Amino acid sequence: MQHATSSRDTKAEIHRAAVDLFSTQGYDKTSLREIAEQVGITKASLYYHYSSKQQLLRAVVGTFLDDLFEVLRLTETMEWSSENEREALGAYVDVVIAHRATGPTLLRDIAAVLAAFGDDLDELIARSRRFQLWLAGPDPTAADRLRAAAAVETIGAAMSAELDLSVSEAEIRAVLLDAATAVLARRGTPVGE
Amino acid sequence: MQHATSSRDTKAEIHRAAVDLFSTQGYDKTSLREIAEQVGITKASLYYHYSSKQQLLRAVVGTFLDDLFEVLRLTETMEWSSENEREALGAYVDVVIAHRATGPTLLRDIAAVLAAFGDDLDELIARSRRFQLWLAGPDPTAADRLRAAAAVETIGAAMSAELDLSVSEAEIRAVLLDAATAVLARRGTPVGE
DNA sequence: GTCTATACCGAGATAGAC
DNA sequence: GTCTATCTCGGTATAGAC
Repeated sequence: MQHATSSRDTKAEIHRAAVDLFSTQGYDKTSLREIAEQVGITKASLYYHYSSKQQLLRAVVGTFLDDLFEVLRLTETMEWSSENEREALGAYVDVVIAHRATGPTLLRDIAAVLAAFGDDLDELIARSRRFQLWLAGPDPTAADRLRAAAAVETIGAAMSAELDLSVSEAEIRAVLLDAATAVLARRGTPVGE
Repeated sequence: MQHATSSRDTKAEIHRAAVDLFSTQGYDKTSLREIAEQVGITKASLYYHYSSKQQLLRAVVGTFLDDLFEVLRLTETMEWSSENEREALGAYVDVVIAHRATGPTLLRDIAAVLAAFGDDLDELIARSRRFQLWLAGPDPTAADRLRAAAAVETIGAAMSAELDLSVSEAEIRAVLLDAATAVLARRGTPVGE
């Protein structure tokens, strides 16, 4: 049964090599020849396992987007309330923290990810928008919606920040949740000075 | 004097076409042939005006980065104080708002921008880091630094948000400044739950 | 000083032999 | 499953027309 095992291994090895090279060099700068070389096969052989370079990218960042999708879907069944808001934000932070290793790749190569997922991403984007609107609270002003957007951005700091510091995941979670809440607390405040 | 004027026009037209196509399609998916076509010249003719596709990208997002650089440089001469902090944040928001049209291109094609600016960007990144550290305030904890990162992210909402709404630039400025300040106000707070 | 014709190389992708 | 050979298209480079 060399064939079956070897096949599974090869596909897994390609995946590993892709995760590795994409995260260090970026998507564009990584060629299929390079990946094939690292695995020890030919460029053309890759195509037996993955039908395109984009499919390979999908395999790499797919789980992240799936989890994100799940969280956003969850909030759509919730009425807005401050407790639910806290729960939703918490779930969101959890996903971002859990995947923050693949995060940089995702952030740096958004263009490629957008291209790779195409229309599949439209629904995720739509849900993100609805999530932001939900976060803006009942009867939001334009300023409130901007605040909601800012609150979400806040959470993204988990990826971009240098997290080599001595901060536990629990601490990151607490700090960012607190930050997002602080921004949202400004809702309803009159704009101006 | 057709030559001189035609030359300047051509270069400007290439620039315009690039801004246009990059922002709608993204950097990678826009080919030089496509740009040349839109201008009405040959692919090779582009080469006379811009020595590479990367140089064209530099021309497009360059002023944004220059302005950002200038703001970050400015803050380095300042002692930290809450008034100075407010001023620095204000200047930062102003730059982001002023360039928010080219912002999406910058955000989506970071990978390409990083490649195009290469080492030139290292200093900007270093300054950004110092800015964040400065924002964290005197004797910051790790949590405070995370808060500073989150505050900066907040301001980025000016780009990613759908700004077709009826929000004036002054309003955006006020809201985001307020949001960033709210996040920073949590500095020193013990991390709990 | 401005542009075209043309060639080059490396990329992703496909067809078909083994 | 994996290979070789081949195709197309992208960015790049140069020689030379006007």
